[in-house]
Amino acid sequence: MTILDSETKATEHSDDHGDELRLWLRLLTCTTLIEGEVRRRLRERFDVTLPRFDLMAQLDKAPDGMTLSDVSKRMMVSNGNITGLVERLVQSGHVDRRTSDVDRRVQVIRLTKSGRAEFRKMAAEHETWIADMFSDLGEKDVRELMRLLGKTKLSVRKAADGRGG
Amino acid sequence: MTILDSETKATEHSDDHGDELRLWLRLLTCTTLIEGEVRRRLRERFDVTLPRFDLMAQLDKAPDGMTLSDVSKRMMVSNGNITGLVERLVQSGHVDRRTSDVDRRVQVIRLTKSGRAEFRKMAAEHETWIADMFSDLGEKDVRELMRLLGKTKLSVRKAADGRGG
DNA sequence: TGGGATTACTTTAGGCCTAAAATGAAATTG
DNA sequence: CAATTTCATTTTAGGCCTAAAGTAATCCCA
Repeated sequence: MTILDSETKATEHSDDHGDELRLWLRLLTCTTLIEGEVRRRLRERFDVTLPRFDLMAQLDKAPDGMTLSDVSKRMMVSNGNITGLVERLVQSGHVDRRTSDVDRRVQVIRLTKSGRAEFRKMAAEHETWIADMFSDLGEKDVRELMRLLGKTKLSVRKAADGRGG
Repeated sequence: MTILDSETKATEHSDDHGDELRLWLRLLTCTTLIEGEVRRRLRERFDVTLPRFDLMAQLDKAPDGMTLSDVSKRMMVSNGNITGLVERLVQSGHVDRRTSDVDRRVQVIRLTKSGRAEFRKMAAEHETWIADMFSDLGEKDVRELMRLLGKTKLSVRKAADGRGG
């Protein structure tokens, strides 16, 4: 707790957190911009929403299927949310859902053949969109951002776990 | 377009965008973590949601009030969304709403006295939460992140405006 | 001045999301 | 084995969000 600091105004007693707040707002702005653009393009090009794309991405990595609980944990969203999301993807023919033979509580979901093909197309374009949006950053910038965001992630987790995690 | 590159696998023909994709996922993770923690704490400490907090933050900066359209533009959300958000804040007594004298289409909203007092308390704590979450980053890290995210913001805007803005 | 734009806001239909309660199946335990 | 507990999922109530259509007030201009 610095009481006097010739470099700052006398009224600031060193618990000035303005820089961190501005950093947070800038981080949020970047994420919001990119996410909004991704949503817009997914809708425009493939008539699909981001949550559905994300769910299909999980299923694409699991050829043998996943249970709803698995999906819920991986996507870090509530169980009830997954129920509705899956229902809509089943309706649109992207996802196949069946009750497990060994445990009738469990629903196993998979991409359908056409769902997988559709997802692969979307994922390939999606990757170019992201690269395009970051294209003004050099390799060094990308590395440095990765490093600093990695550090940020650890810092946030520590703070979040400390209080009532 | 590099066709052969001794440093990478022969199957990668130099349009490998994996680094950018990983960067985007890390950026998203950081934002999601921080935002989730902020939501959790706002709810726990003040029984308020993040959208309501954000709206009150806009109103706190405008002592003479704002129209719904102003708020909508500043928060970058749809008009219809603001209607409902404001309605709930009026119900809870945080916000005062009245029809403009000069233009009966316009609704002018302001923080109530108690709404402002409540917001100031929330904002002060909020700022310490953010500082806490970034506390493992040094001053230099914060500056560098600000710089790189600034560059990112410009890059994204350029890419987004290019296609169909 | 009267009629067609424009503007400000609200409503509607529908998707996404959560916490908490409810349902039904499986596991455990006395 | 029956009662209890645990587990996976669904349902419910309610908030947030959008695009598009609807309502009213104001503006503009012939």
